[in-house]
Amino acid sequence: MVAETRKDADRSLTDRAYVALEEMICTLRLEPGEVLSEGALSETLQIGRTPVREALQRLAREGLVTVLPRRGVLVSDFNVKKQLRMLEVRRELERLMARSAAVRATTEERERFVAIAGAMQESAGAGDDIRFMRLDHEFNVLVSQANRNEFASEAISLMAGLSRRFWFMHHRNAGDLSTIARLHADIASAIAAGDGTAAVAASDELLEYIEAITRAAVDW
Amino acid sequence: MVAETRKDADRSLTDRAYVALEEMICTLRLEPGEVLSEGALSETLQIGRTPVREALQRLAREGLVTVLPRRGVLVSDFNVKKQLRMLEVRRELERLMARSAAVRATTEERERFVAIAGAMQESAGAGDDIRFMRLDHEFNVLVSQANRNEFASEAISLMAGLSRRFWFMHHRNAGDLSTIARLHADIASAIAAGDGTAAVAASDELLEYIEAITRAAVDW
DNA sequence: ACAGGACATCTGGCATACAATCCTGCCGCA
DNA sequence: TGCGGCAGGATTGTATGCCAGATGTCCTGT
Repeated sequence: MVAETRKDADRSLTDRAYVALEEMICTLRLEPGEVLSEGALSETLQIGRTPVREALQRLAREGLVTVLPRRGVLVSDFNVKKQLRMLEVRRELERLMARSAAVRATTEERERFVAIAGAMQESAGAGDDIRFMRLDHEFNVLVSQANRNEFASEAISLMAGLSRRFWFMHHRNAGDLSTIARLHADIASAIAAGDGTAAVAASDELLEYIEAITRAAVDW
Repeated sequence: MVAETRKDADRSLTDRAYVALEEMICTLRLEPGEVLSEGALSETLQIGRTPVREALQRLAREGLVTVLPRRGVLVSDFNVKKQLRMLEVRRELERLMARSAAVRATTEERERFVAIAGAMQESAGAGDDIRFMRLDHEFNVLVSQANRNEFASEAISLMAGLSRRFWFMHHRNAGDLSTIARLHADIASAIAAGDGTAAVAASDELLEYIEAITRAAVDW
């Protein structure tokens, strides 16, 4: 794969630090409640403090960390109520994006939606949650692109990190993969077919389900 | 006014640089298309490059500037289509916030909504657009607070800058102040009354009007 | 006259040094 | 023994220096 040199040369150190830290936080290698310092992270990542600091500011804006002035940076704790507030907003944005994508997607994008819908069902049937997570990511990127509205994409990217972390924590105990895969596939199919109304309905269904899972997470 | 020492001591230099630059861009003292440099701005503002740089990154995320690596920072150009895409998203978020605020506002907040509604009608009657702009700002802050959803507030703050600049450019030629004031007052009143349905309807009306103004701006 | 390239210059990316502030723990005193 | 204050360390906030990359210009060769 030629494009795989991205990790080395492509982006700025700030971007690399951001990606690395987001990964560490969303996969819980940095635990919620943990207090970090710019200096320590700089040494860990072998990147200067400036890029690390800039990455942390991005993460702070996404709610993954909180900077305590002169004290350190705190990895944000979990908070189901907060997750629910986030889903309130995500619901509206996802609905908008689904509707727009159904109308505005190119032929190529629609083909990819079809492919993703099929692959998701497959991966769910096989219980392959790793593959599903990759497809989910591809799906999100595709929707962000096909809805042709950078503001919607940007707004939802603010919430992507918290969503990812929640999913990582709970996807093993939470609702079954086949249901989630079907709900995603429904959206993809509706978008591919250009049926905005159906896409909106499917999007609402998915968020309803995610909300139910989130509410259930209170008990764990 | 005691709280007016904020300008001096309150916030970090990064915040001050951000506020100053946002002001300069939204009031067109920095013209769209202009290319700046961190160094020059640093000298102008009498603030080091680091805070200026961090402020510019925030502005970049809000779409007010674009950083051209190794070339400078470009003050974003105007673009009606882009504004319309932004309004697509704002419409959904404002609607959500209006509904939530109608349900969740405290008694004190509702009183302030009533006061703002009255003051807006007054200022429109007197043709006092400066006062109206202040009230509009207070209104937005109040909605952001009363809707009790930091994600919605944050998402919409991404679009505040572009909206402000557009309004600054066109408010003299665009739709009359009394209509805009009435539409705002309708939202405020509905929220104060706790009528979510009416608040949503009023919010939609306002955004419809703003969209019409924006479309009309094509011709200028 | 024009094309092409070398170079001077300006820019942001990044590292690093310094300053201000906050916590912690110790020591002295009542 | 308890409390208050002070000192030291740790952390972010801010300034600045260095470097690589991009751009425009001017000189040279044809």
